[in-house]
Amino acid sequence: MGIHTLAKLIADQAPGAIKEGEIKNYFGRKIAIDASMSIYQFLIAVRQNGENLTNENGETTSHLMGMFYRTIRMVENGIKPVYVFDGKPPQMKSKELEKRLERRTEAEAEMSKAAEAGDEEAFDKFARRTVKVTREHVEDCKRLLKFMGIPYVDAPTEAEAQCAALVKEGKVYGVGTEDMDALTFGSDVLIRHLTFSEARKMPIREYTLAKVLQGLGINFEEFMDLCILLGCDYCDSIKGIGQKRALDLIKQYRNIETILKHIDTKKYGIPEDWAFDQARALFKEPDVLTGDAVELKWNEPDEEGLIEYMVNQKGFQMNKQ
DNA sequence: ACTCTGCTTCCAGACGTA
DNA sequence: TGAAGCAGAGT
DNA sequence: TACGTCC
Repeated sequence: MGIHTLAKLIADQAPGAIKEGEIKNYFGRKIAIDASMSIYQFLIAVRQNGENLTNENGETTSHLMGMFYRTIRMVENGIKPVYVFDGKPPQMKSKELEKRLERRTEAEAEMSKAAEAGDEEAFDKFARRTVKVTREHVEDCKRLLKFMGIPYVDAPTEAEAQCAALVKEGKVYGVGTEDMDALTFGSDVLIRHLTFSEARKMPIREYTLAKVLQGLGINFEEFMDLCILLGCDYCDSIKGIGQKRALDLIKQYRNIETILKHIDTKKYGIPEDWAFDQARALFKEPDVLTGDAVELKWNEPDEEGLIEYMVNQKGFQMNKQ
């Protein structure tokens, strides 16, 4: 997921690209957020006795709980969020997705084993690893957002790519995410720890792409190749090449083709049928919606609809305004 | 000495109350 | 799943 | 800040 150790590389090699701040700095700002990633995190985190929260019909409500409160929190701070939902994953990602499916299947077996053994702790641990965002979770959240007056976008493929596209077009200020590949997709601004900065003692960190490039001493094309060398979701990387050597090689040879011409292939095994160029194309020109295809409008919440949905249908208590 | 790998461990939300 | 810290092996 | 609860 994301780009392996990119956050650390930037912190070490281009610290000037990171600005720490507080949520007040984002008053009035439009921020794009990866909705599918958020839902996934809520399903993992919002649990009681090893199970997701559910209403009396047995429907999961963890994702609604998380998204509702997080969105309220942002709006209270003057932030205008726009949620972006994942579309079909690109072909290039299928290997990565297979791996994830395998891990989930494994976790399911471990979970049943733990259940039989009555090992609550192990059950809890493995249950989290079986989490998968379903069509229903997504539809629930879209309904909630409609009632809250918060816009969302259905990305053709990767949500992070669509988020970056919104930034590039000036439709939003930045991407609020933990996933560093928003930078690789060309987002000028990436904001980490946007929502949970006060609860934990994590400061909000804003990464500026221009300053990342300046600090590393490379251009954007070179940066994309650097990210591929570090390790991305779309293809393998070269064993034995980590942060330091990757940056050195890019600075010396400027692109992967030239690196491959000069590198000692006895020392460093190049992956078979290495499709780094296709990964690069994906970062450079991802399938995204642009222009009039995206309309972002923040509306007043439909309070009646919200209450009908959250309280009457989903069984929430009537606490919040 | 430096750099990468692989292993381990801790952790994943947001709220209100005490 | 990642991120951080550590031991160990390769360059 | 730690802890229990939300559904």
